[in-house]
Amino acid sequence: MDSDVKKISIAVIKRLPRYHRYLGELLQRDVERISSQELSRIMGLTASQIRQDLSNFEEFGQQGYGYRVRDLFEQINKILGLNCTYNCVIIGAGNLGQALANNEDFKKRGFVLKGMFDINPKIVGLKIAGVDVMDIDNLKEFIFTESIDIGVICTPKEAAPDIAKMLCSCKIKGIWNFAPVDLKAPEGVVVENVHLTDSLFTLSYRIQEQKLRERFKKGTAIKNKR
Amino acid sequence: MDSDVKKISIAVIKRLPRYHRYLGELLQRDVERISSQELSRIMGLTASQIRQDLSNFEEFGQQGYGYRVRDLFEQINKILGLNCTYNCVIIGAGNLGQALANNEDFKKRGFVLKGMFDINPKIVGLKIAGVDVMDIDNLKEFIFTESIDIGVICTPKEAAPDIAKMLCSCKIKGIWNFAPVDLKAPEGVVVENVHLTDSLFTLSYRIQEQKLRERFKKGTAIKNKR
DNA sequence: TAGATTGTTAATCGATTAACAATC
DNA sequence: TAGATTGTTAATCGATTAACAATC
Repeated sequence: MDSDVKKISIAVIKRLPRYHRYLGELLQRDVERISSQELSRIMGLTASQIRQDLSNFEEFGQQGYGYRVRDLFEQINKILGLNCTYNCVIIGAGNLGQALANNEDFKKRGFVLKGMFDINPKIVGLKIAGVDVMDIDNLKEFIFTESIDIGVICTPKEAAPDIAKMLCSCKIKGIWNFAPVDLKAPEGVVVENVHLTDSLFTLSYRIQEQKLRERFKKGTAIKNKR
Repeated sequence: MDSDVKKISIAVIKRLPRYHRYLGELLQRDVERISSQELSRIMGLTASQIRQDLSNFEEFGQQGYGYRVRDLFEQINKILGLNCTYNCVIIGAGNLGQALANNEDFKKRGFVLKGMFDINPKIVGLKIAGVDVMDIDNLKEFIFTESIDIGVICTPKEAAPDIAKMLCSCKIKGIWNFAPVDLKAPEGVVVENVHLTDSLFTLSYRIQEQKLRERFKKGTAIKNKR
């Protein structure tokens, strides 16, 4: 009747970080309790969905009262695996790699950057965000000696699949991929592909759609029957 | 019977950039035609879904033959609004802002960076990716004189909502937001929130889930009935 | 013509919303 | 106790998959 077995749907999982974020903010503002209704208003969901989502886990709420913000936050924190620490490396120490290395938010949540790797001799040897940039030849050994959990791929797309293969062969736990390819990994290794370009294209789609709508409103639309 | 009216579902829209990406690769490899079945194999979708998705637009395919890769690519390119040029500014010229500024992929697709803005006097005055970093006080005017379409927000989360408001008041068309808040905009302005942190948390969720599964397999799982 | 593959309709599956009994 | 709000069951909605007639 519990956890191990029931598979949480991807739709729910993708909402969890959002709950985490909003609850974190409420916590900072010293809000003690919140009802699904109130939270739904803030987050722009239905109260029903929130209750449905949360009921995937243990019983978090209290009838007639709502949810204790602190408890709920901490439960979701744990569900997301944020009560652990993850040792990370970044492969590809270019602009994006450096940007991620310098992001304090990740460190704060337990993602500890242990090293960075590149092939460019101009970059290798530098220290970025307090961490050495090493030659990629040393990656394999480093993963073992430093017990790396997560590899962040910030290389050009051509290099990414090989890097991913190498990471998997080292039994890394997860890959966070920023190269514009859909990386695959064998069972046991989790991959999260980011695809900034896809996000930008979605934006441009909607801008264009918006333009059409406005033109339509103004009545200047030419019915483009084919 | 056509475009203007029918609303394309968000699920389909989010897949379009992926089609675009895969078709672009096929095009580069000089593949001339592809069937929904073949494409489904490559992309890891069902053939049925591909046909269903594409049938939202014009008739792209040819019965008994499949799809002409070049045609389909160009159609999707157009649907995504990538046959236009967008003038962009980046607000917040820190690490991430700089990384995006230096990304060649965006420029290649018609997203032209016109200027960058910051409040940090140490950064203002620099030139990044061939573009001036200006003081944020000049943002408003710049948007008008340079007909900016898209504002990319790379500021800390505290500054982001005010920046967004300002952009909206300038009648910008779209906002691409990297600050960890869900920005809202009035009708007419399109917002795409990226949330890298959410993506990372999803990864850590799945790593943790994977760990549980493995422990379970090995039979060491303690049934945690409540 | 026969074979292949589309576009589309119908069936299924999953996710969201509504409703309400349980209970704090 | 009365009021509030949960967790859960049932109803609805939307998205994916299957099937197949249309047709290149």
